[in-house]
Amino acid sequence: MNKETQRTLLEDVAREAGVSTASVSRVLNRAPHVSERLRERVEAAIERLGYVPDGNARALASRRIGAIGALVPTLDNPIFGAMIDSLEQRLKHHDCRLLIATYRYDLDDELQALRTLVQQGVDGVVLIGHDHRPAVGTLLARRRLPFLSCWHAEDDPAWPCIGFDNAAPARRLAEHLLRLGHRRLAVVSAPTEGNDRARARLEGFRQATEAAGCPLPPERIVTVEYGIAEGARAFETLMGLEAPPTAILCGNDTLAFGVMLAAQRKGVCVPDQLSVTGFDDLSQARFMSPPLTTVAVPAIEIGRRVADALIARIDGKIMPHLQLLDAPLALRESTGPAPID
Amino acid sequence: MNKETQRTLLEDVAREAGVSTASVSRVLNRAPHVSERLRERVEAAIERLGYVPDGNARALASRRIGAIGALVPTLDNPIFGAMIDSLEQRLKHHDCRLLIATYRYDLDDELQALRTLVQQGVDGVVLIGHDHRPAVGTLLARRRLPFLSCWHAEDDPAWPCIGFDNAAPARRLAEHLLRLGHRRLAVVSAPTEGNDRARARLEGFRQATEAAGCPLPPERIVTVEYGIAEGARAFETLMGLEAPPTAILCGNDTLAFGVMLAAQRKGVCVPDQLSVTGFDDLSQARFMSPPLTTVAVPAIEIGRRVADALIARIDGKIMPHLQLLDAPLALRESTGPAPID
DNA sequence: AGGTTTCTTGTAAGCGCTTACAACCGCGTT
DNA sequence: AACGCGGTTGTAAGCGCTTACAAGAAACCT
Repeated sequence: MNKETQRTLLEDVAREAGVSTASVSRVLNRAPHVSERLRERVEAAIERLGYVPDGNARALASRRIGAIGALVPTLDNPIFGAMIDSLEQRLKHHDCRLLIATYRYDLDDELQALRTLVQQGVDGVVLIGHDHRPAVGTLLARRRLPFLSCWHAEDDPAWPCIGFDNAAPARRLAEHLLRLGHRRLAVVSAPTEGNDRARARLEGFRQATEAAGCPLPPERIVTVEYGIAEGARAFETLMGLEAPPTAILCGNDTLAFGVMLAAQRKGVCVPDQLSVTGFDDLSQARFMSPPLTTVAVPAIEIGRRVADALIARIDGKIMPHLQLLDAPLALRESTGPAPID
Repeated sequence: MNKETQRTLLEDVAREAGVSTASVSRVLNRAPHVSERLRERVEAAIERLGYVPDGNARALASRRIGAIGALVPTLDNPIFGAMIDSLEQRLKHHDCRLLIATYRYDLDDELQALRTLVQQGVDGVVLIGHDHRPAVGTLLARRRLPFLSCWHAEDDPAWPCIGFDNAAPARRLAEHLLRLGHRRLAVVSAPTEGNDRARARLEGFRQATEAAGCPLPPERIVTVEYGIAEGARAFETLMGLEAPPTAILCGNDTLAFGVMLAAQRKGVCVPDQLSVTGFDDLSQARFMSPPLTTVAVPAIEIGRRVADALIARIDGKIMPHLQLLDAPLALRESTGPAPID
């Protein structure tokens, strides 16, 4: 027992069990070629002394930490919570832990957080989206750190990624509304700076409306921060327009909830007077009244696949550069035929 | 440059700057007694080489890691997401990082996760609630690790804690309903095993109803897992009873959302035919229709205070054993007079 | 029985950093 | 001119673990 720190060290365990430190280490690491008898003696000693190995010393000596780092914009949004949850669960199967850092959509913060994770010596890194400071790529490359970005997908991505096309479902959502006869569409978007997903979704909305000959004028594109209250405020702004929209496409479900609830308050009937769509398919979406038409983002599946793929990369396996997942529309009752003027 | 790992080491920086490793370390740690000139030279060398110090080696040598660990049941519930967010923001002010681990309300997992955090060498630990395996306390004590539990509060707590009384607001919620004339109350609770908060809330509901002479029969206490769908299912169960309740007290907002949405679907009008209450005051609560009567849990404030208090403890300062916060009722329109039979 | 081979265990050299201690420098004192 | 002093820098000994290598024991063979 180390007198000053009162900590039990591996050396103490070795002494207690009457073996060498190497043997204790081998038992700890489930190394092959350890006799049953020795293992039992060491394990008993560990139990008796309540020994807990020092992860830092371990990481330093073995050059792996047994953890990967995830950089997520925020944990406020349950869709990321779900992904992280699934990622962590799956990593457990691989005896790997997860260090989470958030950056609130501030790319400078993201870079800073990455530096911290790298200092920690994480064995791999998960990023969201492909908007990052250039230094992010440089650092990752210089350290030869396995990494993956997710939540987005494009042809021939610069980095390995696991995700879905954000623009296509947005386009299809808009097309769905156009088919229903809507001509005055509006968009409530999350801030697009440093957020490629929000940008892609907006772009999808734009493409579809322009192709149909009824493009979105600037006043019918409102950008707001994340939050129900923000969605509600966006509703007010849009409905106060000279020619208010008959359908509102929202960049995520939470904004859509805000829009729908504000509509309800104002006595605007969804979908008879106003159609609303979301993006994410949070568990609430199907329970709204009316149930929200949205895009089912495969958050759980992303978490699972990212775990498997990153571990594989860390183990030096070759993995596909892109794993494209499906993000199907969930057509529900918040969208309906355009009202007759 | 280390040939094998391709990593820049502190030693490389020292060589590049033409100084000793100790000097580089001093610059890195902003130690006193470093001349301006030396500092500039070292910083230039660091910049030039893109040097990133190894956190593990640093932690090992200095015996502090600059991070605390938080054990939370789940990140699925946005109320914990909010608390963690606020905790992390505040820790940044103290130059301290946050390691998060989740255990899905499984106390054995919690203990396991704590071991992992301790192995990582965290400088302090945050726990939720006071239901834990005994080994949690033993381990924390043995390592003399500063720690704090939060989200609960009782007189003379065994451990230092920052939180609120879970039973009192529950009692007041029930009393509110009783005053409105309700006599057949029901409860939708989260599983109480290993969850003292859920237990305290249920107990609060019980106390108030018993004091008023209309105790809760077992069939009017439904226990379900976390989730909107689960709340909706609980609604079905309760409304299928011989004598369905006129008011439903939910253990958290998400369950209440489920109940309200199921009611809406079934054409049961809230609050005219049924009163519903939640607990948490998630941002959605005030936007439900009708807005949900609930308890405002001071999640942000808890995060902030936990950060300050834990850092203070790590620095050896003496802190109050208990910080009791207020969790006021948010009386809104989901509760109303009992219907006349 | 002696020589291999295979498995188990021990010895000791790091992993990349911090920090106690010593050495050194230039200055003001006596 | 000798001395002491405070401030700056270097030297080197760890921090607690892993692991290459070597040595010893046991099992196999001819």
